[in-house]
Amino acid sequence: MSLYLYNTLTRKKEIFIPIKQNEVSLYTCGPTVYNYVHIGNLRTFLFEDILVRYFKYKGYKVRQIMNLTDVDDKTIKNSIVHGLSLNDYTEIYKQAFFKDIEILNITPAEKYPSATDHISEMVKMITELEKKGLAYRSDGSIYFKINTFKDYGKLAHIDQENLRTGASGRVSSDEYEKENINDFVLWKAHTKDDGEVFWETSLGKGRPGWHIECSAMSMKYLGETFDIHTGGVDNIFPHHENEIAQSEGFTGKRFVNYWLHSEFLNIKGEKSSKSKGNVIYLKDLLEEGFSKEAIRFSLIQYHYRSKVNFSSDIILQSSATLDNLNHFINRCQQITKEHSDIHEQVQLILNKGLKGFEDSMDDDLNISSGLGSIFEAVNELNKIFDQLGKGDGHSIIDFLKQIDQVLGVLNFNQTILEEDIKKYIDERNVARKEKDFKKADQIRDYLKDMGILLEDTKEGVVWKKI
RNA sequence: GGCGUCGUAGCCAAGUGGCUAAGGCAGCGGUCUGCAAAAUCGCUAUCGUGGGUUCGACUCCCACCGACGCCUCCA
Repeated sequence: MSLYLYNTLTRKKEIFIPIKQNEVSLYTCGPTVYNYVHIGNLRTFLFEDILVRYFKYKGYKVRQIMNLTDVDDKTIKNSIVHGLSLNDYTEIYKQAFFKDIEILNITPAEKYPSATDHISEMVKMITELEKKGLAYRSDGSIYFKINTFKDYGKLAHIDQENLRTGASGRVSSDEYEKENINDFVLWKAHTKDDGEVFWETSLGKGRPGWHIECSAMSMKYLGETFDIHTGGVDNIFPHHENEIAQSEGFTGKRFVNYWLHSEFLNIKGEKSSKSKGNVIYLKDLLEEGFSKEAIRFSLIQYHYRSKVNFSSDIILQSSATLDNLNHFINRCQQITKEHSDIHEQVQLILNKGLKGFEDSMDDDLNISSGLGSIFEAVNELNKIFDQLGKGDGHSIIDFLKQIDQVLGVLNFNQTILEEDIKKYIDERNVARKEKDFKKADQIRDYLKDMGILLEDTKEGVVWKKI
């Protein structure tokens, strides 16, 4: 079945048709490396991960580019405060970012270009925009003139009239040079606040504005028109709107076919953002003892266009859900029965589960509904678990491994049985046969202390690590 | 002021103009078990409020209440 994605540009679910068959070109707005990324940032990166993983699951080749914004007001300000060069300062947070996404099992992008490595590409673009009359100089800075771009506002669905009234009273004092309040800066003339951070270019001494990096780098690595551009909803305006204006102004071509935006993660009902101070970092959650899988699962299990009200409760619930699923895997791996009379029935259940999952995911990545199909399959399999044979167990594991290509949270390596543990289990079985339950319980408690939980089932003893 | 999203059980969360409103977590009761655990069965929702359209709405329309967001750096 075809994949449908909600396109912010049209406010509709649209069937996804890539420019090149079976290939996806994807640009995902990355972090500004002035601090650690917080849990809200990570939600967006995880949404993008699910998108990438699902494309790969469906057999697409994915080329994903994620930028690192390593020059802007905040990176400059913080580096000066800490007495470090801009590069030394941002390098700390680039590495921290890579570590965080690795912990959360996020598939790496093909490339993570940094803004500061692409100054010449940006200069070239700005020069051309100026030549075309879409930009103007003022006090050494260069601004994009939005009223030269007739489609300005098409992404955010804001018209230029509303922009003017909406922005009244919010003019910051250093922006008086602009002809129009919503014109945005392409190149910022150097000021003393920027310290040592500047580039001497044909445009003058200064640094790039924020929006231009994404246009320059996405087009460099993905072409003038590419398939998908993503980010958080807060990027819709002005960031992505401005990207469209400068990119389409520059090329005269359509910039991006599909714009996808993930909703916010709220904390105590409010948007989590560094400026509000209500931020949670990954390391906080790990220090509280939550597993990285539970954290990942708690952030991916909701639809990406729904707001999530984040709390430790949702990680606890996710953790319990994952434990149950992993335990199911464990039991499937320990099936001892050789033959099965119900193999066809099992296949039917698995096929239905897989179809349910795919149909849901095809519908704009409706993962909550997709998970429902998986749990339904697990439930049906549990009902007939006593009758399952080894072959069924393998089929079920294959099914879950397939699903987990997208989810990336399950544990298939739980049952490496050390010999001495096996000895204890045998010893306990003897005790049970002799109805020496006191001794049997002692062994069970002993193993529990060692982190091995035993379960007596009709098909024998099943154990798992806890 | 302009634009927009959302309000489904104790918590989280899908979904649909009309069959029993998915699923997860938690709880209670039963089955199974030497006891547990796991599993399983049962129980827990007049789908924010008030109107309207319709043979029929939780689903469409209007109003209201409430939550949140964008319009300014922000995932």
